[in-house]
Amino acid sequence: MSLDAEEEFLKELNEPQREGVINTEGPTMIIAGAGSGKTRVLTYRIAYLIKYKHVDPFSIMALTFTNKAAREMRNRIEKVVDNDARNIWMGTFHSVFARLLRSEAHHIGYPSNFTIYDADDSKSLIKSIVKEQGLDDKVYKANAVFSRISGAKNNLVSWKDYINNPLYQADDESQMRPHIGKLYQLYVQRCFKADAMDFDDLLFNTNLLFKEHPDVLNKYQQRFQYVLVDEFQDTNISQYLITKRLASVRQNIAVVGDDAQSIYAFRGANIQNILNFEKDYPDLRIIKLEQNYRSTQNIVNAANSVIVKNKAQLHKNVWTSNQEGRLIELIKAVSDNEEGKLVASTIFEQKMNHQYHNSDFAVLYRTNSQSRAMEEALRRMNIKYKVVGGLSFYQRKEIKDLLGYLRFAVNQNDEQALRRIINLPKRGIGDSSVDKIIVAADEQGVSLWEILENIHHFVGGRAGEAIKNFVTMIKSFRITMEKSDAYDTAQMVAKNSGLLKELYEDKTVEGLNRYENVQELLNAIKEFVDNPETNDKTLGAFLQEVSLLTDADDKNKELDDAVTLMTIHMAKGLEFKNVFVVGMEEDLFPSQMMLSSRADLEEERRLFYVAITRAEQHLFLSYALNRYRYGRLKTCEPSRFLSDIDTTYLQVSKSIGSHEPLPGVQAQHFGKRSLIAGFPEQKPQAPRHFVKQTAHQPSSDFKPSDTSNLIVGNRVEHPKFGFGKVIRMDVDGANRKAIIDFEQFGEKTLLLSFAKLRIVE
DNA sequence: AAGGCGCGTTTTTTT
DNA sequence: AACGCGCCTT
Repeated sequence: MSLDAEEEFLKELNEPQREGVINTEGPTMIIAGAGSGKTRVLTYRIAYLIKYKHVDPFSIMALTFTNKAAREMRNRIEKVVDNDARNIWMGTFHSVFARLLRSEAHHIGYPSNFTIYDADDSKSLIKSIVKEQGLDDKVYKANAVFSRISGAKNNLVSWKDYINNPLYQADDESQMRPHIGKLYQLYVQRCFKADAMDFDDLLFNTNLLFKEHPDVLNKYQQRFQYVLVDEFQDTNISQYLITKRLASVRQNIAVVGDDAQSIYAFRGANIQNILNFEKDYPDLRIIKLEQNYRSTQNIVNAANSVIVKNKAQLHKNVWTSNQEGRLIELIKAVSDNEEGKLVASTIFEQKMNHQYHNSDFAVLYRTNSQSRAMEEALRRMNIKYKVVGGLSFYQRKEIKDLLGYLRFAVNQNDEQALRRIINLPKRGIGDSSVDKIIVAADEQGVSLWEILENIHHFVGGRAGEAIKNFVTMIKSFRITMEKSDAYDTAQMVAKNSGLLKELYEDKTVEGLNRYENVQELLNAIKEFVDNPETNDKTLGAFLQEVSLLTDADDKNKELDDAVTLMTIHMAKGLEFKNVFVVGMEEDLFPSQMMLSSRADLEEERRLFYVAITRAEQHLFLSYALNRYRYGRLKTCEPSRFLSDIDTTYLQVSKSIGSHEPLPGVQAQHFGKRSLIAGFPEQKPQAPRHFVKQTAHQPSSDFKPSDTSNLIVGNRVEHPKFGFGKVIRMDVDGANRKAIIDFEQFGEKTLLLSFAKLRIVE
């Protein structure tokens, strides 16, 4: 080993980066500001381990947040080390531990061909459990129940712990949902019976495995001598504990993250992990990366001026020696559609004046639904774009249908897959027959498949006959599967199930599309099988990969020169020369949901920080004065986040925006709006309609009244807004509305179908 | 069992 | 506006 070569290797790094690379032993935490070369440190660290510390790639585990990040890192490492980086265990927490569980799950009672339930599977399972329990599905909404269960699992609270924990119980009772614990238990048992794990189970069960089988844990502790974690700020307790257990012998754990970019608390991510880390590893080496290489001074400074408004943060001083750059531009539009037009025309201008490519632009928004207006405008101007996220390929019905068949061929206990495919295409097996099967399996204490194989005992007549044929068909799939690879099996299944035929006969535009999509899925399977890096070419291996795939992983989308449209969450870890952050309006960003349900303004602000710091050269912020939301046109106020930005870094774009009233919008709004014309010179004012968490404690005898006879003049109480008086009633299509003047919050329009009102007099 | 119609609900972010 | 669910009819 030549020392010169090593110096050569390290010469591209600044001092703290270098520290982060060469101190390979012992616990290390790298706090990396936005754009400070965090991924670079991680890749160099791994390459350095292999090349200069002669560590076997086989004993390195690197955990990333997305599959894409893992792929990129692997490519970069391969460029540096000639040694093949293929043996590094690198991927998302979910994919890495799914892989581990495939070989070890038998210790905890799961077979190795277990299915992975996606969020849709989980929710529909919850729906059926709620129904079976005779509970009200309006009270026990699948989303709410699921997120409660998910939260518990991410905190490593088992269903038994949950039921025995008075805090959880009290919480649920105060929400009028005392049976969530029971539902949690039934849900877990049903998943287990179906040989299925949901996303959270992959982590929960890994923890369980490590806890209950020290010998297994020990095996992996010996193997993985170096553990690295990217995006540490977005890990949850469950993930943290896995890494802690794995690294507890060697203590060679390196985590990289930025507390200012923690945006997944809603999914259980916990900044507390960063603090715990210091406690868990007393001799921790902390390295701070503070020099930003990505953005202009104006952008870095503006971002700093935003993030200091947060109280909860570690001290950090992000700076840059890049040039000052242009001011951030604020674009105001009259409507969401006009916002789209302005963004599109600005992109056009920038391209003309500065020789940019389409791929130098990104449009970031808070919610997926905002992409529509943007797409339309870009299409009109003939600017190529791609939407990342939203409805992904693998969420399409026809794709899930075929995958359902494949899943069931692999695992006959997969209840959700069975429900999806048993009568598809229609073969005369209705819901009542399916229910009979499930009840029978439950009563007999056997698997669904055993009932299906002996169906003549349970369902007779035409349906029974149809089921018999179905079973024969599935058996033929299994025989093919055992002697063929994933592609041949999938093709045979697509043909013999009748799915392909049904789609082929549908000559509508959508039908044609669907047919092509299925063909595309088959192509993807072919690609999977043909890929020389695929060791395991079975159907099961393909399904596992697919179930953990995200839309950001779609390779087809990386080729073209196109403007990128995506949510800010999806933009994490990416950078673009020009960035538009659109929809900078109160209630949209920061999201109304976030504020009223979780009261976490700071997480929203960190999200804004992430958005700003994606930009390398030029940042544009835009808002619309009117926007279609929930199918209605609504007037909006500019986001409070705009006034967080120090105005020295900001300029209002020359009065772009037509300021013509929209059809159907009363002119009165624009009178008020003209106040904002001078924004941001005007002092920021306290937002008026912001519902604080401490808003109102409903009276102890609060009981919602029947609002069908609500009249003008009634005095009412609302559990959140307090007392008020009905000043107007309105009918809008199917909805009855009441305009109520609340003592604390002023006028509000309530949809009576949603409003919980107590009529006081 | 299957398909149609009308009503009611829902819109935050994702592995 | 878009979707899903339940009920009703065939």
